[in-house]
Amino acid sequence: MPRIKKTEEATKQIEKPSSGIARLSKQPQLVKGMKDVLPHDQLYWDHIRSIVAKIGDDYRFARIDTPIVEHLNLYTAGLGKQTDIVEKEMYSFTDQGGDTLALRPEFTAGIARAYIEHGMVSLPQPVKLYAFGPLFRHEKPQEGRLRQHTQWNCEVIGEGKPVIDGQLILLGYKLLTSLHIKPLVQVNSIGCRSCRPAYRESLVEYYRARRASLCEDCKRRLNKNVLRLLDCKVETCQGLIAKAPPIVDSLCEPCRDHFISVLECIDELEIPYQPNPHLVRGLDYYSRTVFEFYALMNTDESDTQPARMAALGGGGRYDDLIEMFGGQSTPAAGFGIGIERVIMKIKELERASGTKLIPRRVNPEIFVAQLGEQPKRRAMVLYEDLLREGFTVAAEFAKDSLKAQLELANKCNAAITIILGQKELLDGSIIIRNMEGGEQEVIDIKKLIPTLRRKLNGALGEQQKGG
RNA sequence: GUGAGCGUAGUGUAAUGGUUUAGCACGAGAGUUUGUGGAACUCUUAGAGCGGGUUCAAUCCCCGUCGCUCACCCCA
Repeated sequence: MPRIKKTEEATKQIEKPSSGIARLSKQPQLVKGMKDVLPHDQLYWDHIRSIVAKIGDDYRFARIDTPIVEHLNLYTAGLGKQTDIVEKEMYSFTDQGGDTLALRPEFTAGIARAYIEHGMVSLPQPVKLYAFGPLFRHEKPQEGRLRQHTQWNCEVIGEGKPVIDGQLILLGYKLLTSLHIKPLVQVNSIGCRSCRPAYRESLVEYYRARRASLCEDCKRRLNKNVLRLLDCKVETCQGLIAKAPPIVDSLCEPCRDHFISVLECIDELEIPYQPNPHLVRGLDYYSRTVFEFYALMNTDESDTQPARMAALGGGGRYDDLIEMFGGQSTPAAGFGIGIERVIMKIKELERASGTKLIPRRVNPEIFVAQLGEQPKRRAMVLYEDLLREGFTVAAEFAKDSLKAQLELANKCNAAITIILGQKELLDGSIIIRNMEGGEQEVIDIKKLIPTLRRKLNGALGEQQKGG
């Protein structure tokens, strides 16, 4: 890649006038499909990150951070060359050293790589890991479909029992319910290496005979990825899907038992689920259990149909991936949940119910206001003292007028404003103003800390009495 | 990737081929009160995504482009 040239190209856009500053000819613009997370949205992110960390602690999943950049062939080998992600959605490039790299389009391959590379086989099995971070796919953007999105991902490597699948589903369920989203899980089994080929063949046979009535996409898919035919949305194909041989019937005995155990497990945990015989995931590495998380439409309690919005998350078992990467044969399973979509859903619920579902930022207890140059400097020191004493504090030292400062104190909902002016500085006093009632008193500045503490406790006590 | 719709200050919107200095509300800043917030009032702030065409005249019509949205595709 002619990287240097590109840099020159970009530099050309900077107009350099004979005098004054160099200006970009066009205003800088967000890259298509990317999104800024602005300050007013951070509370959602903070909250979700804290829940994710809590779930990690509660279930003994350890956090892992793998790099955003990996070798391209990790994904072409791991996810399958024919998959959409690899075929047309990957951000890949050649770096200055000539390495062919890609921005990660998903987490599992990188985590599997790390498992092998760091000899995690020799850790007590299974190894339970979670990751949280950005993924990149070059799709056509739409609402809830970005080119950079964030996922929370959980993986259990080194154990093939169905309880693991059940526990993973529980974890995803747990995140969603603790955010007040009512999830519905769709589950299926796509068999294993020993039973899937036979099923695939019977499916090909079934569809070959009916090739003429298939849509164009399905004709193409017939040779590449037959399983995908099962989730075609074209009406004429729907009829064929309904009569197609269902995969459950051709599962081998172990796969069948595994699937039943998973269903029994999530049933016992009272996780709402629907078996979906047409659920097929887009990546080649899946085996046996596959599942997706949807949100129920909350408008109607009795409604069990998933909202029309796309899935919030999904995952499954990938018993062959580690071996494909050259490790020992190691069963594994995992899932990912899309954070942007989850936040969209929370906001939708907040709008519908008119209530706030996510804890807001705490209001400052004390606003520090000042008047005059000397008091301003003194107030900055005072601010440090208050922080050290453990108060939550706010101030804007760049403002000079008391009015402006009180407006700010009001806007940020401070309980108390303390005011330090020339007069107070001279006689060693300070004004304490209760923002709710507006009453204020002048006290000896030496008594400030205990007085504030008493007042804030009093306010708290009253609140408790009242509530 | 294919098809369609949309694009007016920071946000939400109004009207319009010339009548307009592009209106209103919220927001932000300053003030009325040169040391006191939540109300009111005054002032200020800031806009047609970009490029081209048609026209005497374009924010408005046409084309292109960029972006967003929707459907398909796929998924988070």
